[in-house]
Amino acid sequence: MRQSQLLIPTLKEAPAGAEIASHQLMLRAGLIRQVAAGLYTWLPLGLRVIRRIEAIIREEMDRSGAQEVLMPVVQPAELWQESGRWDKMGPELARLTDRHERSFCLGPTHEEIITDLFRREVHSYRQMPCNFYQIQTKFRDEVRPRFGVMRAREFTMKDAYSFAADQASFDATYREMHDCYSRILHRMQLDFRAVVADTGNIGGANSHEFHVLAESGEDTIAYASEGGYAANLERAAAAPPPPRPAPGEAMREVATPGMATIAQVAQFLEAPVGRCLKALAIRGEDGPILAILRGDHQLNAIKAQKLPGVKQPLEFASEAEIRAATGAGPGSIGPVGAQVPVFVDREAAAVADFVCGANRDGRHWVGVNWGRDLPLDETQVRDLRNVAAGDPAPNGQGELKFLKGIEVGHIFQLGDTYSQAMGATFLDREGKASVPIMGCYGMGVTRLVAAVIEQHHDAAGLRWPEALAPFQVHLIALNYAKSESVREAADGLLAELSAAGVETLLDDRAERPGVKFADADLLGLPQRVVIGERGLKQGCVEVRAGHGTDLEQVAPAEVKARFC
RNA sequence: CGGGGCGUAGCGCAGUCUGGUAGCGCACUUGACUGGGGGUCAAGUGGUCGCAGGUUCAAAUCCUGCCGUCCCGACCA
Repeated sequence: MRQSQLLIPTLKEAPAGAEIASHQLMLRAGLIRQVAAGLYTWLPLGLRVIRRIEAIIREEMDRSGAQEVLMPVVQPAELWQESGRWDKMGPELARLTDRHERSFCLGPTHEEIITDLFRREVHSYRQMPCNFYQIQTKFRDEVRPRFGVMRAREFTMKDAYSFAADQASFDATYREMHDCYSRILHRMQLDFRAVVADTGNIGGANSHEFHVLAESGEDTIAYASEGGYAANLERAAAAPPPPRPAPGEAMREVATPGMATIAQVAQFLEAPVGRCLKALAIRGEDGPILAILRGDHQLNAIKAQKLPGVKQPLEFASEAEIRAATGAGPGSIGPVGAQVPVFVDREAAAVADFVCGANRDGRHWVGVNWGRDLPLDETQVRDLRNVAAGDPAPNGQGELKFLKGIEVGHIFQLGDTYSQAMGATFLDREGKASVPIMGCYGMGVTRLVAAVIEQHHDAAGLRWPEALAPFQVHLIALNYAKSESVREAADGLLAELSAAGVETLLDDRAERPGVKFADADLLGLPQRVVIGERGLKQGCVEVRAGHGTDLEQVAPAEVKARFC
């Protein structure tokens, strides 16, 4: 194609408000333009990249045995009421009413629609396992869209839903999708990790996220320095602590006037922070719930949210609520004699001779021991904390380290959550009605564009992997407007390469060479041919076979062979 | 939703504190020169200063309200 006839509005400067590299470069290279917060128009170059990604995803999904369908963006409320999510979902579910006053939503995901399809159309174990996928527009009214298409409100997602007759069959599909995702990301030349993850409001038992590694990533991944363990920080666990030492001190109450924070208390009492236990008051269905952690540990909100009786979403109790329930302020509360439910992080449960608030302002206990001084039931002990870098890995191999990642895929083991709620059944081998085991598998297509750029750019601009580049070859015709020999050679190469199926972009604009080179570096096509009068006089053009390779002098007639 | 920043030409910004005819660079149009890394000269186009109301002889500038957008915390492909 001719660059003079494509809308590729490049920018010299990054627009204000674009923070991360991919967002800046997508704007500068003319891939996208913003319409409103979290809403984007994809320009010709950007759309071509989307199409490439979709093609790879389709190939690999088809290879894995999934079948492509296309479901509607607008979905009737009734189906969401059946699954229970009409009420469960907050304002991120965009709702609308039609002219007949019927309620609908813009689909943020399609479990309800696909489960409805299954219960209507699939009746026998003989039709299973089956796996349906689509590549389609999703809308989620995100609280905070950000980083361009990285977290947009409207975006393109590949989502797949599998139905299995038994657990073994489901497991096979889940493994296949895990492999399929790995193949897709490998083909895009992405450095990624598959990690154990939390299931969020999709529900189900287990899930794995696929993260593209990038400093700009919004998620933290904890991984074992040896062996294969990797998990989202939300879900990551360290190896269990060693058994609790025997008590060595007597319990006594001490005055800690004005000491509100763990750091202050530890310093005042000259006790290690790790031996001071902090009590966090979480809002529960019937008043505050105490979460006890070591002073040097951080509460994990996802884990805490799963404690019985915790009000959703997780919030901390106010000072007034804490005072009403314990008689003390937030800085002086503790598990000894607490009149509210208490849950103890397993690391905190393994500390002996600890310090904790005395439920009286300005007073703490020291030398406290579980069992001896206060009861500790095993059911109270949970993993409640964020792991820290350097913690022993749960697989017993090395220590935990952290990486930043962009979540581009998430696969879920749904179990029968949706099939049960929506009454989807099939007849099994014995002719009995049975509930299918479901999985769902999401991959963010438009987010992948940004993720690829985060890993594939340099100071000058984009550096597309060959599999994703909007065009394979960039013909840069210097002085195209005036030089007849350049024009002839350039037009000839464009025709020849295009006829051979090589997707080629010819810069035929009446721009000076500097502008063309700068734009070419910004667009970042992997292969480049520079056509200028100087070279043509020697009977050659300059070919760059890929990013970072040297220029070679090649006769125009030989160029095609280099790219086919 | 809480906290903070920003809204002036297509893009990047100055001007706002201290009210007095709206500016700079780039881009765009026309012409000339130039022609292998964002070139030079000349002449131009383009703005209800986010919106509404108020104060004032006079508002981009001061006041009030609203909207948009970006960033930081609770959600997710």
